[in-house]
Amino acid sequence: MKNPDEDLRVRRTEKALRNALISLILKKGYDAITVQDIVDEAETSRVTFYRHYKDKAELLTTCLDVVYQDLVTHMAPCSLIDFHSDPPPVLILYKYLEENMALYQAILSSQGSLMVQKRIRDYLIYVVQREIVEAFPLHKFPLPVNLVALHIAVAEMGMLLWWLDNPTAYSAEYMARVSHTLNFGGVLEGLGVKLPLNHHSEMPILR
Amino acid sequence: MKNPDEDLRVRRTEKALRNALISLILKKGYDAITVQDIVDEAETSRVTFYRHYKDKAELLTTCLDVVYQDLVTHMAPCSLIDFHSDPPPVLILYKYLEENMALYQAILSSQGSLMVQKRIRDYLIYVVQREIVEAFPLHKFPLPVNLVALHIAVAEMGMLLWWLDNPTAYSAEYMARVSHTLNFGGVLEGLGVKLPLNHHSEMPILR
DNA sequence: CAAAATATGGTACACTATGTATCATAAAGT
DNA sequence: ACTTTATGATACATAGTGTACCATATTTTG
Repeated sequence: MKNPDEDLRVRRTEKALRNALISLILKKGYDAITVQDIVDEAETSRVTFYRHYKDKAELLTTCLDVVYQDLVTHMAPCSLIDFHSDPPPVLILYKYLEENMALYQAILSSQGSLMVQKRIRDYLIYVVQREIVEAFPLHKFPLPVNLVALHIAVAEMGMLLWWLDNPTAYSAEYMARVSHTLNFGGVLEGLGVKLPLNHHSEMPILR
Repeated sequence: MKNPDEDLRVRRTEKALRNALISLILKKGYDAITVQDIVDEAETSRVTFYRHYKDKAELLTTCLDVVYQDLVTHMAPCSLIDFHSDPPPVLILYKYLEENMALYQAILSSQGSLMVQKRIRDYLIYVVQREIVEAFPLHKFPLPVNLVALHIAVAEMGMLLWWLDNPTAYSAEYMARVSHTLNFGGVLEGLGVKLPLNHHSEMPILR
């Protein structure tokens, strides 16, 4: 046999272990889980576990890969910077998270949350930046595009994460709309104040 | 003796334990640290450790309290929504983080990072919201003020956190200025595009 | 289908770290 | 000076980790 990953048994046990970890995270939180718990849930043995993963953290990493891929798949079709579309494109993300609320609340509170957060953030930055340069070809930007993309990404994401902590505060639709409005209209629009913003005209800026 | 916290010995050992944990986090990261490591560094005994803290996590919590308080103290004098001031008020935060780069990089990558992040986020939301309503008394806002404050807070914070990961990309001054510009001018200003944004006039929105 | 290859499960073991109990001593507080 | 109490040393029970070995079951391959 060339590749051991092709073995039915391997795929089966690894999948069982991943599923076991996820459901245990939902049940009792990552920290409280032992390898014994995982293999009990997966109906396999501790020895087998260690044949596949160095430790609990390594299994978590692969789980997060799977979840991350799922998330990326679901957000692929939505153009985040299409600021004319109604409903706002980010609504797709809110809806997807709403459907998998428990999972993402658990994942984003787990050990590996930082890693996932950064991966999602960096993916968002990448996507947004690509969309911007595609939408404005040949345009000369006054600010570095990656920083603008960063700003959009972290703002959208920050509001999403806050919403996961406070899911009953507002509906997904409302959150998406407000998020979109503030990003593209700016805070002052959101506050409904019109000022003589002459400092904006001589804005940016060298470093 | 009324309060055991007043005992010199108690204050001394607790401080030594906190300092030990912090320097160990900087040296080898939170996860790899054992209680034995901590008491070795603090030059005390394991038994003493357990008389003060339930476990490593509890000590971390108190450390984070201290760090958090320090951070709050340093950002207290800066009004985040003063959008005319130059340099932008958030520069104070960037400067403070720059001085304590190693510490905050370590802290915000540690176990308790999520907790700290949320506390900082919520504190920022609180501060920004208070500033907004003070700056615009009697004003009728088209969007919920707490969401506007949330947006500002997570955007500023997201850019700060990204900068901690990429400290050499831009200077503190530049980051602060861009962050400020995008928040208050909005992304479209940052991109230097003027559109017939008529959809903004009929913007918000009921839920 | 048979044979070779290999993943699994059971048991046992060494090791590390945790958390607690006890008691003599040192260092605070009064 | 006297009392209170925090500390440190030792010892111990417990839990969890990671590995070794071997018989068995299952899958792949020819």
